[in-house]
Amino acid sequence: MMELYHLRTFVAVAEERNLTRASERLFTSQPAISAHIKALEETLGVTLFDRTPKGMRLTSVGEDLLPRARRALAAAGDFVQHARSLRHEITGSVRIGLNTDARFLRVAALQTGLAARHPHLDVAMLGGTTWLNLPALRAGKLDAAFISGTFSDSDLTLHYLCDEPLVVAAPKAMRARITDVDIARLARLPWVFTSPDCAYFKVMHALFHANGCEPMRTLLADQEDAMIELVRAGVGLGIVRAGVIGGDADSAYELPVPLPSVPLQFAVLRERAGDLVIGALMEVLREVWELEMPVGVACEAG
Amino acid sequence: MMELYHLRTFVAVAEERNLTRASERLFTSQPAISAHIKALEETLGVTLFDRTPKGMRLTSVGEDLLPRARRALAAAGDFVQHARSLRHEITGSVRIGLNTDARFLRVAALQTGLAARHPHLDVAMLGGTTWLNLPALRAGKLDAAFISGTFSDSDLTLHYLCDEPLVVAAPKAMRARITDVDIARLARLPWVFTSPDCAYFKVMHALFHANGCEPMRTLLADQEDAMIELVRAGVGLGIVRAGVIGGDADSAYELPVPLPSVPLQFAVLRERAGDLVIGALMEVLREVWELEMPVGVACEAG
DNA sequence: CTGCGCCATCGCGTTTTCCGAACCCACGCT
DNA sequence: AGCGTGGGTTCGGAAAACGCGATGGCGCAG
Repeated sequence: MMELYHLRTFVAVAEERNLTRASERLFTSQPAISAHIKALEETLGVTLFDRTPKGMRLTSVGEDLLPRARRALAAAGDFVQHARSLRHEITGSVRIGLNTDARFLRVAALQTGLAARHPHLDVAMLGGTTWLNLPALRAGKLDAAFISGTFSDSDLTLHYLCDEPLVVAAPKAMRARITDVDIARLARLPWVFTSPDCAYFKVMHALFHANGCEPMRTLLADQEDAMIELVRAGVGLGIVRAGVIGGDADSAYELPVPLPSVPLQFAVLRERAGDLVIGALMEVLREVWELEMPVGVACEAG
Repeated sequence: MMELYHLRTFVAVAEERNLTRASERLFTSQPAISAHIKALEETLGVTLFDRTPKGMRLTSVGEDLLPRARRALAAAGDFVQHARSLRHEITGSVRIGLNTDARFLRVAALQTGLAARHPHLDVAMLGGTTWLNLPALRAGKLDAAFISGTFSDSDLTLHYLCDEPLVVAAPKAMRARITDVDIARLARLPWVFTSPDCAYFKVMHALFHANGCEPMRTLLADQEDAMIELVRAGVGLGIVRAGVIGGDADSAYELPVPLPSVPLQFAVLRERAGDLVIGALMEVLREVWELEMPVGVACEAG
């Protein structure tokens, strides 16, 4: 079976017209070169060179074949060259856990930024919630995740992205029963709860606790869009990010209850902070969210 | 060093997405395939496949490299395919000895015919004389030769081409001394001789011998064009082919002495009559000289 | 939890490859 | 004429590469 070294030898001999020089060029011995040519001629069934006392002279069929041998070698060279150029590219895959509305998280910009800079990085954006993402991150099912709220967890490095201002959303159908924004009165209306682990839950809890009352619980929704739909449908009041509801056409509206903000953060496992893939991810994330400070983790050279 | 079998294995595995199937396709074992991929990845410094429990899945860099691998294989395939197509072509070289004027021998037509049918046959037309060509033929310095005259030599096969009508050429400067064409009178004029081996010499010798006289010898010319020039220069009379001299502008003219013709023949060594190269040569020669009979030597299949 | 399909690894035998030495041949020099 | 030089080829043994069967680990389905 013909191999590349046959072709390499063929063009070397054709160019040097001398086995010894060709063997020096190829860092091997002269009998080896002779054997290559012999084997090549045998497998092709063709005589490539005339053996003269002055050296090797291409026959006309050798002359005819030489450019094709060069082409084949060039194609093979192009293959390895391209491979080498890909060698130090960021490669592999990242799975990013989302915790809320994809547009708010600017995942489109993140995706395009990653694709442009690192075309060989497979990116997966997986929907979820803050409290689904955290264990998934620790279990290695996610490489990074958006989370809402603050946590003191030495396993994770958190990157603050922005504050999420919250509001109380109410269905317009309940407007008749909401005469003012007295907290105790609101507590007697039905509420759509979030998971008790959710930062929003803590905000809600703090609101009522400060006023010495407990809200009425209807049901639980751990996805923001589910929550919004339930409020719109008139099931009850809920806490959502400011700006996601409202307007004349919407069947829900924001109540002017002052609420604290919750920080949106980006979490990665601390032990993976030096990872090249994570580094690339963070770099693009910083651009997308216009964060000034580069995270103080040096990339290790590959 | 990367070799073609690495690439062959690469595309086979990429297409089968399964080492075992790829190994069957390539008529080898699964561990061998595994090693090929491993070695290729190592020399390139990139990961080509994701190893999954369901098989081998191309990474995105593998995906990127695959078409280039295909191109390289295609180029190598083109090389061997072209070589194989050249496999049964007539190849090598023929050295043909000329014995007289190239135009008369139709060497241009012979050359173009050979070049058109057998582009990889190196043709050499070597000037000479009949009596230089014959020993060169036997010594293997020529593969074929034009000769004038007949010979009984069992080593050679001769192919009759045509008759060469001969004439006596005389310089116009001697016209005053040539009152008639009486042979005995002509014998007393100076003559340019040919080599004693030459057929022309025999013709001349026979001419005078029949008339019981000897021509006067000036010098010897064994090339026809030299002979003609000497005659034109007024050195003496000579025997040349009819039609090569004459006309108002020429300083030589033909004497009306009746002379026998000499056959022009094409000689090859009998032991080489079955040679493919000689066969190809004879075939074209027959066309050029419009010989009807194919020479009764069957070509042996290669 | 057992069986199946997949890939990676490990020795071992065999084939290929390579090398140095010796050889043949043509040419040029003495 | 003899001989040295430079070219390619051939030869035998050592070394490397290669391929194979067996084995192992792993995920998944029944």
